[in-house]
Amino acid sequence: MSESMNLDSNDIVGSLEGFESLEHIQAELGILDETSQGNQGDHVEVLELMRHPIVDKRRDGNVKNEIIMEDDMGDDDEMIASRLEESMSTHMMHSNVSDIMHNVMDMDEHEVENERMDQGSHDGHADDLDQRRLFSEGVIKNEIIVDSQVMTEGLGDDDNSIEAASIHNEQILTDSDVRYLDDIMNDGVNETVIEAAEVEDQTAEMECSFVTLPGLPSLDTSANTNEEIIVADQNPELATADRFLNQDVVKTEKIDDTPSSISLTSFAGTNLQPPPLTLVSKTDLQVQEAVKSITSGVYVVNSSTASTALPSNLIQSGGTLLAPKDAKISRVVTIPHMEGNGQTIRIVAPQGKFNSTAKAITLSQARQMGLKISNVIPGNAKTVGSQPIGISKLVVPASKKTVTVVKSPTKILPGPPPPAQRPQKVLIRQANSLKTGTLLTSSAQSSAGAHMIRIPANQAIQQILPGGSKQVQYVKLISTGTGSKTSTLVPVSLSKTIPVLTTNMLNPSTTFKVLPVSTQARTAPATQRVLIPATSASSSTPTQISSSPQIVVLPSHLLQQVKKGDCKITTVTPSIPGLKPAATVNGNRKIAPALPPLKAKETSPVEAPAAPADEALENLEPMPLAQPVLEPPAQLPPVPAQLPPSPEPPKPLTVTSFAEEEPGTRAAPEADSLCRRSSSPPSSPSSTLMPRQEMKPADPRQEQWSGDESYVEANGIRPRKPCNCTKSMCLKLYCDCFANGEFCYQCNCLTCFNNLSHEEDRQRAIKSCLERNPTAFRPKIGKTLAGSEERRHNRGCHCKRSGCLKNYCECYEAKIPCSKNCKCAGCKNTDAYFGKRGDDDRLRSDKMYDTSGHLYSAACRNAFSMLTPEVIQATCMCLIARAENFDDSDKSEEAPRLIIEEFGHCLVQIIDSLTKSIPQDARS
DNA sequence: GAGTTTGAAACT
DNA sequence: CAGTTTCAAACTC
Repeated sequence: MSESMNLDSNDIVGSLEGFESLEHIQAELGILDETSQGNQGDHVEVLELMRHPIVDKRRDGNVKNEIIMEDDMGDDDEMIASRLEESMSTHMMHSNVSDIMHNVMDMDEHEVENERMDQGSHDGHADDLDQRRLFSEGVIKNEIIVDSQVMTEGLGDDDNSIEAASIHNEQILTDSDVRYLDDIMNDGVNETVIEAAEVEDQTAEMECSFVTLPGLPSLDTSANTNEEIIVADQNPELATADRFLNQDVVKTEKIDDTPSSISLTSFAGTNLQPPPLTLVSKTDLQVQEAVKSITSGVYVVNSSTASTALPSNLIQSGGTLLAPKDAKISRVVTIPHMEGNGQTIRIVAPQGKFNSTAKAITLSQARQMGLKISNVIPGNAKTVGSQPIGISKLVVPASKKTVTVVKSPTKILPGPPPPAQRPQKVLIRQANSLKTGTLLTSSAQSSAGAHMIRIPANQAIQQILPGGSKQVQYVKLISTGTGSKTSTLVPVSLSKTIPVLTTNMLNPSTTFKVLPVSTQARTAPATQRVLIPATSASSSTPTQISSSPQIVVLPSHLLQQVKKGDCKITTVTPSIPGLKPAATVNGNRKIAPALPPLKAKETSPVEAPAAPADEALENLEPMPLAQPVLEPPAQLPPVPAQLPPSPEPPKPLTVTSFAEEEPGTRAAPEADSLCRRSSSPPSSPSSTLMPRQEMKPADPRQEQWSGDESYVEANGIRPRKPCNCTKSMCLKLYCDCFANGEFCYQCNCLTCFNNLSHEEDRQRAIKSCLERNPTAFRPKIGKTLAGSEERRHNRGCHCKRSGCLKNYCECYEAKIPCSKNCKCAGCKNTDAYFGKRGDDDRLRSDKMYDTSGHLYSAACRNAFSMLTPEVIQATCMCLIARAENFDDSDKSEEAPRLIIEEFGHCLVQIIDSLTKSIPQDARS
């Protein structure tokens, strides 16, 4: 039952099963002569209703002829009954089952009673007579009227799930009814239960071209089609028939729950006659064709052709489809398993029109098909009960080529930033071609004033991008102008417009050559390269609160140019209210100070006088930003004098050695690692140099998280614990990643929206969280007093059963005693007890120890925490960038030295950033 | 690995 | 604000 019980009486419930058997029995009983093929679905519906546990209770045989009274019902039962009643009473439609029941009711009541008496221990598996008798037992005090307007659809893990049904008034289903119907079903094909997903009545429109699904020749939008489409997957190669057939469950979505819906429930309360339902037979070639089409990722059943049936294997797998026979009604079926991480867009018919088609496509498919999606209602626009399932519904008239996007009513868009702050962007546009070597011309300034470089973002771009990832990739833009040839690494998300840190080499008239760039930055000579953080900002909502790009590492030669004013480096100023725009240097924008780790603000052992940027931050509500590993100083770090270019290569430093060489030199906040209930590694402020999810190793989860909380990698970093969210889409505070302000990366979550691909949803979720609790993203663990080393849980725990001695308790998990903030019951996590905690606790503590058991200093720990893989990768990319600048003649002689020198610069930047992030008085 | 317990977050 | 539900992590078997 579970989720399915959230459905209301108008929900569509659909099922298909036992049809052949039903036919057989009908024929033998001779009471269904008038049964038309088109009505058979109604029978099945009723049969399906009987599968409900309410009915099952009496299927046991222990209770004969029992009338289900409300008093006997559990809550769920009552609800179902209520729904049955609602639905049934609404529509007294003519149906076969109704006829059946009427026929039965015509039987002599005494005869029925006698048969009841005789029945005894009838086991319910009977010959025809028994079946008839059983059926007769089903005489019900009132009519059973199948609401043929209710199609049954469902989703469930067990075969007894049922989602909606109808019982008319005191409609009572006796066990014999159940058995009879159950017998029929048992004789039939395998049962499939589908869940009807409740769809919020939330209408959005999208600008789109009408979709022609690839590989779907029958989808003629002008045709009077009754199509059901299963968009198997946004990943075509995964959309195989096998995959579909292996689905345990097929989720059939209700088209709409409003009168404008084209679902059968649209007939409710109207004079319209719902179309008869048609069950499919096993012989229809069209179905077979449809099955074939599964391999192309789309499954279509044109149900206007009657008597089509799914192959048994498909039925077995859950591929049940019901469709009206003659009505011009379409429905959309999506397979939840195949929705992957993508959103599903459903394009359904307009209000009151039944000759429209309904289609479901994934967001990525929509994009691939040329839909311009300016705004998408968040994935939770569609919910099952209160549980969002990550599907957006977009309703467009089938005939309308383009419509205007209607913004989510809750979306509050701050005004655009002043022109001086507007980021330069790479606008990813759908286009037909982008091949290696494509020349791109940065357009004139857009209407918004931002420089735009239009890069087609379709499959072609994937082709040129190594790995074909759908995530952000890097494209190298090489200026081909008359000036010095420059190049820029541009993170290209196929679904986003990404603000780009750019230099003056990206002047509006420059033509760029697109070259594929792997993370190894393997191609093309370049004289300059800027590592561009793949930030999460989106141009479609340019003023939304967006993650600030954190410029982590710049190649030293570029830094030198910056210093000399040769190179203008700018960045996207976070358009967060209250954050002051970065000052300018030499008339150019300097690198904006990155947001410091949010948690450091509250958890620094000593609060340093706030720097200007910090002041700005003070005005900010902490936002779950992908946090920087490094904090670029307010001023560009000078090319360090301590690392002059030396003919003698400096001593190679490893990241680890770096961390170990500096212990005790810098204090650093440590409590930030304890801010979440998860005993996750020091919640290392994650770099936004690259979104986490773009750096996936072969088996990242296992690589990154060993499951041992005490595990610390060689570089001193404890791997971040992946989340396992399944229902929250990682957009609620349940998700530790989200709550920590991080993107999910290498997690095990399902339907994760906590990533760049769903930045708008993410920002919306952030906003929602902040509306509920303005301090939602503030660290839970803080100091009791300014300057105090004592950490306390700011909110306190509310444990009741654990005695605050298990990791359920956030205080205990953070290795701090409960405080007055706590409202726990039976707390044993007191100061006194806390002092007695043994060595085992030390191992589980977030404190870090070297191999000798020596406790690393806070500074050292902080250094560890900052040396995330992102930083390391950024460093490596700088080195690669540097190496690519060599002339051939350099490579033999100067290359090693220059690379090492570059490495030194990187380290200096890291150290410098670290230094500036630590209060002065904490460095001693 | 499945099922249960727990408490924070979300919801009503 | 309190009570309930949902959720994901912690825990147990």
